[in-house]
Amino acid sequence: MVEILNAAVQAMADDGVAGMSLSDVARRVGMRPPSLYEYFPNKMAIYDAVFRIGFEELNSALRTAVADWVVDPLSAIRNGHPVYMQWCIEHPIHAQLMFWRPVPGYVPSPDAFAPSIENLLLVKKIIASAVELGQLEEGAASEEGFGLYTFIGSGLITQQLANDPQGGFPDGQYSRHTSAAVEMWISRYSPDRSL
Amino acid sequence: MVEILNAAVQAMADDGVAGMSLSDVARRVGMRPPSLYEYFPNKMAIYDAVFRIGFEELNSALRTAVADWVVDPLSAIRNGHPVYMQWCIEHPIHAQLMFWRPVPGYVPSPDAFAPSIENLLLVKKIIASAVELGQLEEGAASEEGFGLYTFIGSGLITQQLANDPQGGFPDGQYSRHTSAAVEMWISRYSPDRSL
DNA sequence: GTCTATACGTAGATAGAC
DNA sequence: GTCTATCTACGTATAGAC
Repeated sequence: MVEILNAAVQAMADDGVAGMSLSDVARRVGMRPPSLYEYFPNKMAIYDAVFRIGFEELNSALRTAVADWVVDPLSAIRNGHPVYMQWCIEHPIHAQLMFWRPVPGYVPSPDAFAPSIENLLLVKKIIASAVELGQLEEGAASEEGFGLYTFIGSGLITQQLANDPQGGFPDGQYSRHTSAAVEMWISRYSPDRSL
Repeated sequence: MVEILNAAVQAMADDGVAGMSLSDVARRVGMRPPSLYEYFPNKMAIYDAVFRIGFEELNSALRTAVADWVVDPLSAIRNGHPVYMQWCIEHPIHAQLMFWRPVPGYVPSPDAFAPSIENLLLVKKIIASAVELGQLEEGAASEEGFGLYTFIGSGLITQQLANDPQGGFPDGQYSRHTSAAVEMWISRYSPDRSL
């Protein structure tokens, strides 16, 4: 089960996310293709498992990094963002599946989508909390503020994965600007911009 | 030739960029698959043509929008960015091919890459010019400044295409924040931040 | 649970007639 | 230039033996 998923991710790394084939996965785990159907009902179920597990692991990494967000949400944002970036850049296959739509015909199931929504809600709560504590202006918690926050994340990941896939974190040609990107967002909604 | 490319883009829209098949394209133009080989040596050449033409058209739209960048580069940035966004969101298939890597095994040829580089250079020149005229601080023309500029663009496009593909420009769930995103970047490098 | 055998479809590409 | 015919390969998936 776990070995099959690991092999599938490896196969996607070699042939592209959409290029993964069951024969290839079976070969990697030392099985014949039909045996895979004991573990997954069809090919899309493998994508779905990778998608769901990706968000679960990302959420887990995030929650650890922002454990004390209740007392200092702004620091949680500063700490959490690089963790988010690092996870995505170190799991480029999961990230492609989670943030792009690279596989024709694959749509995440509601079940797989749940942790993705959980992820969004956590970020929203942290931002709202930073506003309540006066660490950020009200605009940060608006639709615009949240939108701008997600842009810098997805933009950074997209650029790094598409244009410098070999560069990792934190030294990649794009990922090295992670902090600068968060600070740009924070300073836009900072109540003490004159300092 | 042109009809074939249009049909190919339509096919990609229906079945995913990576899911386009020559049989489908041939059917759409009323031909048999072998006839396509009179126009393109293989399937990847079709992707390459779409990639190259995409950047050519985007560059053309951009150049028109920023025609007077020499006299007022900051306004050119403000005017050019929405044009860039609009073109990408109205040409989602081209944009996916240009900014993501959705097709296993397809790598843009140097020939197709040329207009992409031209695009980057134009943006860099405009930003550098804004710095020279004192419209932006020096940091805007640094690697960081340019990196942050590209993030907000690719992030916005990525979010809009992946999560709200039906929403267009300028009313899409994400694209509606185009101006706010540029202003966030501009204000970070604005010499008169106290105003 | 894993296998062999196979169904069934489709893909990209080429040969060669017209 | 466009076609028919075909090659070769691979894909997902299922039936049924062990």
